[in-house]
Amino acid sequence: MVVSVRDVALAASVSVGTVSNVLNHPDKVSPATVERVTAAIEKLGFVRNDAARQLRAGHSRSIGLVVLDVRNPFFTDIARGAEERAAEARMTVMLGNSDEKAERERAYIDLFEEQRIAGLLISPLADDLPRLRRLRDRGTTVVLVDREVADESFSSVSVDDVGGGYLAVQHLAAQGRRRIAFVGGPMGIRQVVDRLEGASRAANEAGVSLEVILTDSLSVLAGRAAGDALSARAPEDRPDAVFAANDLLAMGVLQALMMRSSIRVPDEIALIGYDDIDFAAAAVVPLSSIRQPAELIGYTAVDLMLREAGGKSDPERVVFQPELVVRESTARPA
Amino acid sequence: MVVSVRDVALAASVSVGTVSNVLNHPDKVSPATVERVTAAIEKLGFVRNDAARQLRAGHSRSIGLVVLDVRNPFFTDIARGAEERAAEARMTVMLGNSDEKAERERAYIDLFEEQRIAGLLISPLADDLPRLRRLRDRGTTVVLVDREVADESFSSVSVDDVGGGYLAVQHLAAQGRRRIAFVGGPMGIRQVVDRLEGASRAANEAGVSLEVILTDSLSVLAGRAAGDALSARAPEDRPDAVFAANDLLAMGVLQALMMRSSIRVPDEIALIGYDDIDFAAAAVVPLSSIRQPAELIGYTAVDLMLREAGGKSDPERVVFQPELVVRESTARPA
DNA sequence: CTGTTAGCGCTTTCAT
DNA sequence: ATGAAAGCGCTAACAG
Repeated sequence: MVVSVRDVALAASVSVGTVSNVLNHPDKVSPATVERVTAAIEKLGFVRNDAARQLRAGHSRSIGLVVLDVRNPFFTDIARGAEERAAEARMTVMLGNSDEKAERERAYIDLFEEQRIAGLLISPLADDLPRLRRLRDRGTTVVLVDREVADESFSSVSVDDVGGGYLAVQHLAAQGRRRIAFVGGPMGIRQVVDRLEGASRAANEAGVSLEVILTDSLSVLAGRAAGDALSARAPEDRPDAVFAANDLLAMGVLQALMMRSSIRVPDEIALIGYDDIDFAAAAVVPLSSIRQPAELIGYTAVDLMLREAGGKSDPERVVFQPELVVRESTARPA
Repeated sequence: MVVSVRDVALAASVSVGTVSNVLNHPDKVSPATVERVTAAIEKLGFVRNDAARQLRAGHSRSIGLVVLDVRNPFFTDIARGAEERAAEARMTVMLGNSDEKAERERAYIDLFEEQRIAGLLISPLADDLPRLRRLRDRGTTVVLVDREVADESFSSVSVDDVGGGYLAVQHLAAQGRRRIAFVGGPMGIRQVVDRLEGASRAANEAGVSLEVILTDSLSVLAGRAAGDALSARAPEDRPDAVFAANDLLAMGVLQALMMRSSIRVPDEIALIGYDDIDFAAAAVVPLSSIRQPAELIGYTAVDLMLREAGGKSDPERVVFQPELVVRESTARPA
């Protein structure tokens, strides 16, 4: 019941080579033969075995994408952008979710390596550079997503996270906030560290205080825990503004502040997030945020990969600039 | 620069067959040899070529999952559940996003078929049963996700959408609402039709009116458009409650009502969504919704697939019951 | 334009 | 316990 090129060739009274040609180079075959072979394929329900194709051809038409968290709309937006560019090149994107776990990240890299993917796009958790170098040495183009790395030999598409952190805290200070808390973590994630660095710089310049409330992930749940911790403090010990390392955290903080206790945002505590996901605008209190061009990042990442793999260019590093989006959650207190 | 089993065999002074055995059946090889081969693998940086493995073995260790919309947290939650169960079986899940487009759905099914995936989990858009049957006839187990189908020979994991729609409108009517609007579409999506059917039934029983506002997708954007259309009406022509076919639509409606015009929810219009995604609770007005056990659905789908593929059982159909979650958006007007 | 043929890298009998 | 050898299904020379 398993139909192979051989069966198709038989049914169409041609050789297997010709069948392969109508599959891969139809221009090299006479229209009449194409017709006949196509009909046989249809009739027999032949579907090409990609493992065999790939083994022979030596390369795959899939691109691997490893993200930190599939549940974060920022990353699914990146995935959509990547898919779009891949589709233009008649390739596909396979999505792996590391869930912020180094072990799962490693597992996906290895899996993709076994599959000899055409290229790897990765938003790396740790800097497992040796593993990435090995991949590259094998001929797989690696593009770092949402992340630059000291080693300039990797292409990367990133957003200036230090600049974004700076924007956020500068804005809070400009709204008259003096005691700012940075909510984020773990510090193993570069984006978090960079945003904190930018935040510190802005805090110093503005002469406002910045405390750090560490979270163990960048999720709504972790945000809720941080918000609860904040609510549990005596009012005079609370900050008057929170900068959350991403919108998921910010939404969690918001939920905790407004629902569990009844601290008002922005009157008592102003709140700003990061990523500007679609849901930010629809939050209980519409959330100020730092916008990153997620789809464009994904699109560009595939584009760089394709160019580098095509030998058309050397590794390139693209850096986008983030943008402050002001909404109600950081309004000046009445 | 490409390391194969042959190179490893050479380096370890054994035959390729032995290398293969330490890879796949280490118990059949003496510990000392295993040691030697492993060392060689490590030293040479050998990574097995999965295309070759699969070609020879005849099957893959990947499970394909096709969802309607990766940007909908409901589906990424399903994906997480599926991944979890797959990992237990040392398999992986490849995620395909049909984006509610029949053409992309077909493309992914074909792609997965070419890859000879071990099983297909699909939340089908249209009923492309012939294509799914062909897949199954080739030996690939197909499990329908979030969807039952007349053909009982397919396993499926679904949630009672008719029941869910019923719950939603019954609740609205119980809160005293008389003019209800169902916002959803396109009608090519079964879930939408079923939820509408349940809604109609409840509306009839309660003696309230139900109008349908058709959308062209189940996204925040489409919801916003529907909300704008509602706002544009004279107040006396507006419904006093909206049941949105999913939470994304509901969030869009909410944004349009509250931000573009200033129709108050729930005072002027009550609003209930579907799926109970994490963001629903954090909306401007916390959103009532119909909860579905998303991760469990994904987990169960892989489980059914594995059981059926293992020949351990016949096709099975699991149906979960949805659950009403009441929040502020459907409170009785003051 | 079409047919023949040699592998791609691996797993798996079957001997030894 | 290990080695030798036969393909899995397909593509890409190369010949005709």
